Amino acid sequence: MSQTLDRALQVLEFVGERPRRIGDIATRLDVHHSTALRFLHTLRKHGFVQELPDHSYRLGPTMFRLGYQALEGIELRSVARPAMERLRELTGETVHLGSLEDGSVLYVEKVEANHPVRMHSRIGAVARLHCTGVAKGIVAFLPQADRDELLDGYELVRMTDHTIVDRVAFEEELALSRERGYALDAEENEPGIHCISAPVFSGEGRVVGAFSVTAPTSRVDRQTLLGFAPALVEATRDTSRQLGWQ
Amino acid sequence: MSQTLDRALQVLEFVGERPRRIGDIATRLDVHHSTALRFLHTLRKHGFVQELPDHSYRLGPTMFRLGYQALEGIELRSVARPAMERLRELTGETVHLGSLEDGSVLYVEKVEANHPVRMHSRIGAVARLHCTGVAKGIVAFLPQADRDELLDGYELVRMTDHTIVDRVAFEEELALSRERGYALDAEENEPGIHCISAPVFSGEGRVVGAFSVTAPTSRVDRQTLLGFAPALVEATRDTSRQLGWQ
DNA sequence: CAGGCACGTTGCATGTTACGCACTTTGAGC
DNA sequence: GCTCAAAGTGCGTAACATGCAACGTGCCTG
Repeated sequence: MSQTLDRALQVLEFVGERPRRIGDIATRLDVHHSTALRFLHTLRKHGFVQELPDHSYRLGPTMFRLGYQALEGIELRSVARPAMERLRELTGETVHLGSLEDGSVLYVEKVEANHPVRMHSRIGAVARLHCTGVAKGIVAFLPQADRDELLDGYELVRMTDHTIVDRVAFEEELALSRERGYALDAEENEPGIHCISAPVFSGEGRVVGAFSVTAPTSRVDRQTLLGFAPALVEATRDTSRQLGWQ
Repeated sequence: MSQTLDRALQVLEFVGERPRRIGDIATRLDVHHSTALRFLHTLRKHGFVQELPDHSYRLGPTMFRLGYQALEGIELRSVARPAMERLRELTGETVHLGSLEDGSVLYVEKVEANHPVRMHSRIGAVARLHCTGVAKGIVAFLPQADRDELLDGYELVRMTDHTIVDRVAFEEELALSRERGYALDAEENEPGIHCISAPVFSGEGRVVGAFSVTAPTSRVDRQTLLGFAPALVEATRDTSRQLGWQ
């Protein structure tokens, strides 16, 4: 392991939260300010950070580019897109694709609803494992050992009045999801937004992603949302088969 | 400057192109494989890379998250969104927002057309300075010195039969854009796709971004596209005024 | 306007740690 | 089972990352 690199990566994460001054970074790393400066200068040379007029630093163009390249490297996106578009046409609602990426679930693709009120783009964002549709649609279908490892030390944080924060209740919810073949986010992550989601499997039979159909409760009641389940499950199966699943 | 960090950042860029093996990375950096291994292990510990089953490495969840955070840190996106949506309603076509980020122009927001044939998502991507609407809409309105610096050593690469690759002709095109108040990408970046774009100015009178209206030539002819210019210019002015421009 | 202060920047000496080497382990293919 | 390529480990040393001291810059206040 490399101590210097360890420190530099901490700088990137710290600067990613909001713009930071050299002194803030030196304090955070517990190093001399000239050391912090050298990190920032090297990071800036490669475009990982950029300096603002007030001498604070925020993430720079290389971070954008690599974030984009990271997404472009996910083949599941292009494989899934046709089925996602068909699902959007059938439901009229926004369809998200979540992908399991080394211990995180990420939103990696979105096909938007044709309605004036749309979902804010969140491609690239991490999905909370316990209260978002796509994450539950993946976690529920992982092998027990993988699920235990993923949830080890994971804290179930209350996001709304409906969030499931009890570990036992959460495990029961996941078991129910497996029985049904799809998962439900019943306003657990965001008030007024609910969704259902189903897993996508690879040729080796491992869950690698999930589709969700997301809508505001003001427009789509729960019964209608649940009525989308057969189309959702069919779309994910189509995609799974394209990945070699059977 | 830090040599260790310099090398590690080269690893991230190299791995961002496509998955890489330890030996490939060692060769690329001209270091011993055990050195490359140590870099990868430190990067993996922080989630900047992830290891695939075949022992190659690609970018990991932290890169996604930081890419997302980088985008979320751009305030222009939220300021611009209402005007972009109005412009989309007026034109019926996809509206992109480009932002000038430390020597690069990036696509940072998109409001999609209501048509079955849509543009593939490219938020986070770098826009080519010489042949994309949003980039031309920014470059044309930079002060001369800034423009010269941005274009210093920049190579005008032919993307289509229409791409302007002659520096003198390109400068004339930019001058024409300034006269008109908007720029045009006439199938210069991608065959069958054209767009117009106009700049957004900050309170200090500096160009900080641009809106573009993008459409396939099969659906929107050039005359119709140019007919969108007044609405486009009005939308960018609205946004500029919100940023304090006058 | 001048002085003080906070912060950014530069150059140097040193000791910490990054590095290459030699060796071992692992996994895939035959 | 054997072979080979690649990943992984531990060690000694010198290269380079680090903190320090000093300097430069810009802003604020009296």
